[in-house]
Amino acid sequence: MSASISSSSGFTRHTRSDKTRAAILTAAAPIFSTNGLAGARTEAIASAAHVNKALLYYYFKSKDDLHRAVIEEHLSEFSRRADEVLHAPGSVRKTLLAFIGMHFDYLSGIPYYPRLFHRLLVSGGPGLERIARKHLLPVGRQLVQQIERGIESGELRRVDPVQTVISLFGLTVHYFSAASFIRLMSNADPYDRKRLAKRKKEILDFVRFGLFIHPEEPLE
Amino acid sequence: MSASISSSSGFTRHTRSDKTRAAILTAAAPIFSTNGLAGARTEAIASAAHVNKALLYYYFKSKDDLHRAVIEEHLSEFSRRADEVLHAPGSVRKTLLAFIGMHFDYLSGIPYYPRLFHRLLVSGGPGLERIARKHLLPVGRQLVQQIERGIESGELRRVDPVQTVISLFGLTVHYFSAASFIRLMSNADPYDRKRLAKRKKEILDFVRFGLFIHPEEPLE
DNA sequence: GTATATAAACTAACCATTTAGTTAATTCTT
DNA sequence: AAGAATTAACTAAATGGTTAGTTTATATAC
Repeated sequence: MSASISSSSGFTRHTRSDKTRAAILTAAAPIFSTNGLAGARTEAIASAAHVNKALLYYYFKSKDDLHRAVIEEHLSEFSRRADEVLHAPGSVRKTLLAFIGMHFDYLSGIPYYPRLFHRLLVSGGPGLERIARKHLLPVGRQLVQQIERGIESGELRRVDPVQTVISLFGLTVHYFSAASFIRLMSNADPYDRKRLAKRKKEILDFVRFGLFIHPEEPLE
Repeated sequence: MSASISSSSGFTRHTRSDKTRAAILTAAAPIFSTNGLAGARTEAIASAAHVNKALLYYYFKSKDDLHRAVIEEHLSEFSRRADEVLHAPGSVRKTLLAFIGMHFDYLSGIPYYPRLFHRLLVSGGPGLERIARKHLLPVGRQLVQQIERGIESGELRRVDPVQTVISLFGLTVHYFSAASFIRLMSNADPYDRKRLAKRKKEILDFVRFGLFIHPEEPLE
């Protein structure tokens, strides 16, 4: 097994191996997402990645391991972006709204992500719990801190911070989770540019009015 | 195959067949929910229902058909309850908050439901779409109407009604979808009585402040 | 005597995983 | 720099366990 070498001078050398591994992960994600762990066919993943089926086992211990890797891949990227937003300076208002915007945009770009994400939340298992603990928990804690800060400073209503984090996720994620139902209800593509913009605005408004003491104040 | 006879005089005669069928559906629900369609074992379902495996095929065409039936069972019950709430007289405020309360309580009672429900939203397929169209769409439309009514009467902010329906579902559903993560984050049972009550209150508050022009007004 | 059930053996297909080997790239030797 | 040695990347084809669905034979209830 090759080691993918990350030079310490700040850039990554992409070996052939890295590319193949990435190709497998990329191909596997939507397949796991639509079919579930048990429903996904290794053959289908291999052929989508244009590699031999056995290569999956060259790079990953098992189908299960590949599944975990796919989820972790996406979650760590999300957590990276979240950290960026949550550690930037600015008012609680600005930070929270920026986080929601980032989260929404991230999900907009990866239609299959909510299904994958949902499986993580729902199916549990020790491997997945480890991943959630590592990537999701810190983001949650950061958000709770921001909300606490906002309550102290009088920007926010006296909400329960943990509950509020759940609400923020719910508002953002559900649009994408329910995309197929939305298509049914509104007879239009939920991933259409304009609809996405509309939804994003609607979430931000809902949050402003739902959480902030002075909803109408401008940003900053 | 027997016909389960529902007398037209308003009550259902429970034949032995009905009971067995119901037992299978009840046993199958949590198994499909945890393992997915492909991951669920027919053998496991049969033994959980205390019936012979062959009996599954006596009552249902296939595993797929059973899966559909399980989802429809729950969805039609939800839609029945929703209709009750949404057609009762009262202000938009009262009706919307009652709907949310009903939805929340319904989900509280069936821990495995969100996973099942999520599969419906996510995996599509013509069979499932039919079910969504039949049971979910009317509820959605009713909610949209109520929200439109609320905007006209000045009770509600000028929100987009469809988006708002999505938000209401998101707020309610996500708590249960993310239950395992909530357990992680707060180190407590999300299905505990007190936590449920707290969450419900938090949702209702969020909605009151987020949607209503005069959040603080008493109910009715 | 028809609908509802059980038990248990069966099968046909499926599918994750392994094996045994090939090809491509890199390093080592002289 | 030629070629030998070594390792990494990859493949085609089998293996072997699993499992949805069937069948056959038998039993009991209504």
